[in-house]
Amino acid sequence: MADRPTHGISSRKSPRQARSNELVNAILQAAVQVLALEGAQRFTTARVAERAGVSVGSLYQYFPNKAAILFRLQSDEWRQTSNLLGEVLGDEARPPLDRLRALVHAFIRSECEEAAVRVALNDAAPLYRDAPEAQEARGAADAIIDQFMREALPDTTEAIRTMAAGLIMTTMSTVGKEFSEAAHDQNEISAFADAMADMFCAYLRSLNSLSNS
Amino acid sequence: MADRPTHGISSRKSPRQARSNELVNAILQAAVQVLALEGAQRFTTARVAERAGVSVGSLYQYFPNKAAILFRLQSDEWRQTSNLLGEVLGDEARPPLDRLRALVHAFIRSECEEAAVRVALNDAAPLYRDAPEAQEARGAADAIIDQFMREALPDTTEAIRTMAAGLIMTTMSTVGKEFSEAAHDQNEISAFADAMADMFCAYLRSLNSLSNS
Amino acid sequence: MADRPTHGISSRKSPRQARSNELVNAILQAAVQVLALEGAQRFTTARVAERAGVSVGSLYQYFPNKAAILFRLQSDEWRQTSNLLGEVLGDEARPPLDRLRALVHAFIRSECEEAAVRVALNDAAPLYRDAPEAQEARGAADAIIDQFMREALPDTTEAIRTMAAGLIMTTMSTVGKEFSEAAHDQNEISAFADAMADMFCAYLRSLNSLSNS
Amino acid sequence: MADRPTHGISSRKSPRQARSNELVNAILQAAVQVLALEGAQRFTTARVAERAGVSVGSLYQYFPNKAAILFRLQSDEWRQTSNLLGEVLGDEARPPLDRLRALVHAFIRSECEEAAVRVALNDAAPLYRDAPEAQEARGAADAIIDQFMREALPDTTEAIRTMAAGLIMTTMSTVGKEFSEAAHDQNEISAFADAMADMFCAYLRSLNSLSNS
DNA sequence: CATGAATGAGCTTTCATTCAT
DNA sequence: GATGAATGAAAGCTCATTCAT
Repeated sequence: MADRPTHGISSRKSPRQARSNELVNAILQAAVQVLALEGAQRFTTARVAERAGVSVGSLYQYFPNKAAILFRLQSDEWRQTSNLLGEVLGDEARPPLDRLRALVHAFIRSECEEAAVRVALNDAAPLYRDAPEAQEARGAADAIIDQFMREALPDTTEAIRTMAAGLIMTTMSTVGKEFSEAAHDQNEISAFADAMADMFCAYLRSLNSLSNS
Repeated sequence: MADRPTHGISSRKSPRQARSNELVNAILQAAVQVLALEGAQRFTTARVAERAGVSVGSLYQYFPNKAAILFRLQSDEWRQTSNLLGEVLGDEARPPLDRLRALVHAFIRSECEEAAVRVALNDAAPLYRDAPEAQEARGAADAIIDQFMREALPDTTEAIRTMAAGLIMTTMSTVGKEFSEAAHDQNEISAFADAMADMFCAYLRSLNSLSNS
Repeated sequence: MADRPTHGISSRKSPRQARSNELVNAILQAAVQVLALEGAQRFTTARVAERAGVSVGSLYQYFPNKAAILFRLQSDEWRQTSNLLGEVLGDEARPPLDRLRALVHAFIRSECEEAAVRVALNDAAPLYRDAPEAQEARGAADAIIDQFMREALPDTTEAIRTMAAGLIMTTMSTVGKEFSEAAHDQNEISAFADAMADMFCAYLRSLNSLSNS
Repeated sequence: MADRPTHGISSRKSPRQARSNELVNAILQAAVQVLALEGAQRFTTARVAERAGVSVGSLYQYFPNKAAILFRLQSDEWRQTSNLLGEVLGDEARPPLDRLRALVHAFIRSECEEAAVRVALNDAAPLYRDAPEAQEARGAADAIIDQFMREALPDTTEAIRTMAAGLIMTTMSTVGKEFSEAAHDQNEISAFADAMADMFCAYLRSLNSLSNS
């Protein structure tokens, strides 16, 4: 969620940037807390600033408006998900359906963490959904998915592959969100992920056998 | 969407009730229009009242607060969906998977009608979601689904049936909503519904063959 | 400045309109006071509402925004000036130049009354100047002026008449405003108005003798 | 508009002063641009500093507050006008009324250049108008005008001369400002200046013939 | 001297709900 | 029952000025 550097070396920023980054992070963390504790309805710039221990003015020095904060949180989540996709689906050593099952498990699990924030962030979607950046940000993971689907559905037409990819990803994402809205223990999470993976695998197998017959 | 009477006989209400019903309907229709035309953000009691040709005071005579109007709209949708489930899934003359496919088609199609309202209503969900009535209302269709699943999965354990039922219904509902947020023509809608039905059928078939082996 | 009734009979308004009118007047009077006492800089909706003994919400029920209040004040002034023009310039019994002198006196005198408000209103002009209504409102007096100029300059071309009309009116208006910004006693006011009238009369006489030679 | 040096000799300033002057000029030019491009409403110290390529802190080193920048711009304009007065009215070789006509033309023309800045500067007048320096600055041109009026009105009383001087100068200044607020081409400008000059000349001639009769 | 991050009071506007008529 | 004027808290955002670095 935070602004993880990841890069080993050359992470040293000038004091100015470092300070700025700290503040941005403080604001983002405060935003997460406000979302989790107060909900989207009560997510106000004043509350975020107060929780971040910062003046409203400072907040507006780093984010042009309220929507930008929310969008940033969402972006970070999308990036996180993209990374997950890359790591799990890209592991060509494992059979495709195994990777898909692993992805579903990892995704559902991560959705269930910080569920309150995610629900609230979802509630606030109308505020940032129409931003132009929101459109492009989403497409980052497409290449990974496309490559995976070629492995999983080697013989189908592109149209079928694209449709299946969209359906599976949308299902995982929206159903995962819905599922995470209620509280669940680890066993329930695991069972639910297995069921979803079962569905996806059955679907992909059926598409394969269709094109092989 | 409106408050369809349905009642064959015994529709005779006192003039007072009739008037009341008219007003409630006027308000609900106005609410739908405000949602569609202005969005959840600008959905205000004043705007609804004005569009309904009614004073705010009257509005508050029939609905305790803004959330109640939204909740009522949502309830009507749920009831509509329940009816659809009953009609389509309950037709025991057809093979279960055929009925499921028909349901998916009908549902996706209906989701794509009045998409603007549905999106806006969804955006407003935080306002009515926590209402106590919201919890119970949802369960209306459970019996129908349960009965259907018994036919579709005759030999599986109850746990598996329940999980599959939930998964399929949640998928249809949430993925349908997501799909309806973008504009689609009839061909796209049909193709998408087919793909989703394919997935469900493959899943159910796999569960059946599992328990038969 | 206020919403003078003037009308002898049939002034009875419905209680609703009467109440509404009272409030509008209260707000306008409060606005005048805030302008006079605090200046354009500190002219805020909150201050106006407070001084009017009204909530901000009520203020916004009668005026769509802050600019509308200012524009209304300005309009009232324009209407007042139009009336003055009609009364003084339209008196065809007197020689044209006498009427012009009388107008200048009356105008300068009225400008010097409530000078503080006028200055402040002028300072606030950027806030309402661009309103589309502001353009049309101004033209109300044009017909009166045109008619007068035809009497004062019977033999000149229309181009010259139009130019002279614009120049004289603009001068009276802007120079009057400038003059009223400093405090003046009645003698100074009268002397200044005489000088301005002298200038206008000399100008008009010279145009007439030009076209008669 | 800028801080023209003019200095023939003795322009050698210490490096510090030179640097300081550069900065002040950069700020003033930036201020002009901000006024012209954004208007008085959006004239902020931050915007001026950014456009000047200077930090806000530096800006505040050279100007005690926002008003001081505006006042400086206005002063420069006044000085410019004073120079114009001196050059045009002081040319004793030409008949007085010729000089006056020339002045009017030059003044109106200059008002119409950079009209956007002038309008914006005028809008911002409330911010600097009350500064104590503003009062004295204005009087610079008085001597020139007085001398000119003695030539133009050789036989009138001082009271009449003073009144006429004030009236003419105020008219030229305020009517010129008003005129410049709308766009005009060269022909319109010239015709308007001629009309104004006609008015002034007719006025002065009438005053002369009055005192000669 | 230069910087520009930080401040926080202050602004305009909206809206759910009430209640006197 | 019906009305809609009145309320006022609350929101998002700006900006002149300061001061630690």
